[in-house]
Amino acid sequence: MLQVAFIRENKETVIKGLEKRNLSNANELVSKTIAADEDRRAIQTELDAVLAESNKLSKDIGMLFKSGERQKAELLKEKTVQLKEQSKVLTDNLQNKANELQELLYIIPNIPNKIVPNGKGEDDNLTVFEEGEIPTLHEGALPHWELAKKYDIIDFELGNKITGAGFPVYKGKGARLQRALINYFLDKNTAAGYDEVQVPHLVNEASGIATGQLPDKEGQMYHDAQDNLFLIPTAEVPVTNIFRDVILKEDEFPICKTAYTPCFRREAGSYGAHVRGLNRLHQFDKVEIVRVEHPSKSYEALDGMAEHVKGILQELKMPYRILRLCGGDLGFTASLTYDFELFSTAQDRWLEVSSVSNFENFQANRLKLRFKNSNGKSELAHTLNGSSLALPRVLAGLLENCQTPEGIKIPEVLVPYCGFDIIN
RNA sequence: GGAGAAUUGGCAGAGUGGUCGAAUGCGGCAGUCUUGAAAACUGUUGAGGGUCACACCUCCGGGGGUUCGAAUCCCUCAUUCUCCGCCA
Repeated sequence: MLQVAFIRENKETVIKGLEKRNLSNANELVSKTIAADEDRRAIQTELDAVLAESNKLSKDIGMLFKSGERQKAELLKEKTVQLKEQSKVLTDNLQNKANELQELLYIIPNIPNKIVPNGKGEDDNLTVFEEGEIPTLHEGALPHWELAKKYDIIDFELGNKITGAGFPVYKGKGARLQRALINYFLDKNTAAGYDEVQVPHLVNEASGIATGQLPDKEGQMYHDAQDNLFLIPTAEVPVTNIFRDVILKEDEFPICKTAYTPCFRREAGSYGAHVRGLNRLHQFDKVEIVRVEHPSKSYEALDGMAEHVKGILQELKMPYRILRLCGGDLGFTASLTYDFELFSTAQDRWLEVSSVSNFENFQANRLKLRFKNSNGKSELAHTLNGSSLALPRVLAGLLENCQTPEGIKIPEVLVPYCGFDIIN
């Protein structure tokens, strides 16, 4: 959520930013917001004056009662009736206006960074880096879902029976490989200074609002209506919410957290051939990194996170590329995002395995995550997060890229974690 | 799941209807003293809105109510603790 004061003072910048996201009604949206804010403040001022008057009268009444001047007190009491009426009306107006403003603020996405390329969708993303050799597969190489079946390491049908589509069962070496990847990622992250946390997999409404999943994207989350809790779509939600309503000291920066969690996504409306196998699931594992930074350091931190993810993909010896997302493809809360895509050779396509973003103070504003700056004033912090990494697609790429006629050769760094070097 | 108690500023803890945004202690910050530090002393020290700055307004777990007036009374929800039940 953008700060109202920021919108008020940077109207043109905000409109331009929203237009970069191809919002057709940017001007209207911003103008409405500024108008609502003005109205809200006008009503607030009016209400404050009435309340001040009413507070003063109440104090006087108290004094009169104390000094035994009942009659005078009763007279004053009558005067308060009218003020009460007024304040009630004004409070209602204020509430309505505040709600109207809040709703507008909720639907305004973050302003893209200057270097975000223009564009409508994924075709307009900018490839900023590419590395790794695409392996030449042997005759009869298979896509990962066939390999999963061949070696009996992932059972999609069994998942269908137990739960439904998109909930695979990992078996034997498949399960072990998955666990190895999780441990490997966590170890890499902690070695880089990220503090490991284990967090709840269900979150309340306030948490969902603070990180921006609610109120508008609730259809993407599984919801337990009985307790009004949501299954997390990413560890970003519980981990970032550690810092909700927190005021940090400046010397606490940088804050670096990592967490492994399963992620649950309804993925409503995305079915078809491209979601086959592990490409898109309702439940998947992910290791996440989250940072809270001083505003002046957040882009440096973003680069650091990207370098870190790069390091992992290099060690796995996977062919990958890094994209800078264009305005049209940028997530609601992000100012700048780098997507990491791993090449899945047997499918001949790129798979997104990580997304690293700087949210600047957009999330912090909803979180009320602040720090005391050098002037002793409260200022919003910057939040960032990234995947390091999303498991299923790494697994998919690994199975496909590392397949040989003898079996699937486990990348060297993973062997100590797996306890085997080939799946056959 | 049942019964009872509690929830106050960074922490501890007073405050049961009127001048309480809230005593006191600790902690933090600044100053005096000191070569420096400690101790002692003095001052200061919550958040948000609003204003050029003041004034002023809101917030004592969340929400609602009673009252001219609520941290204080009532309702409700959440959380914590104790006892009982159940349980990995």
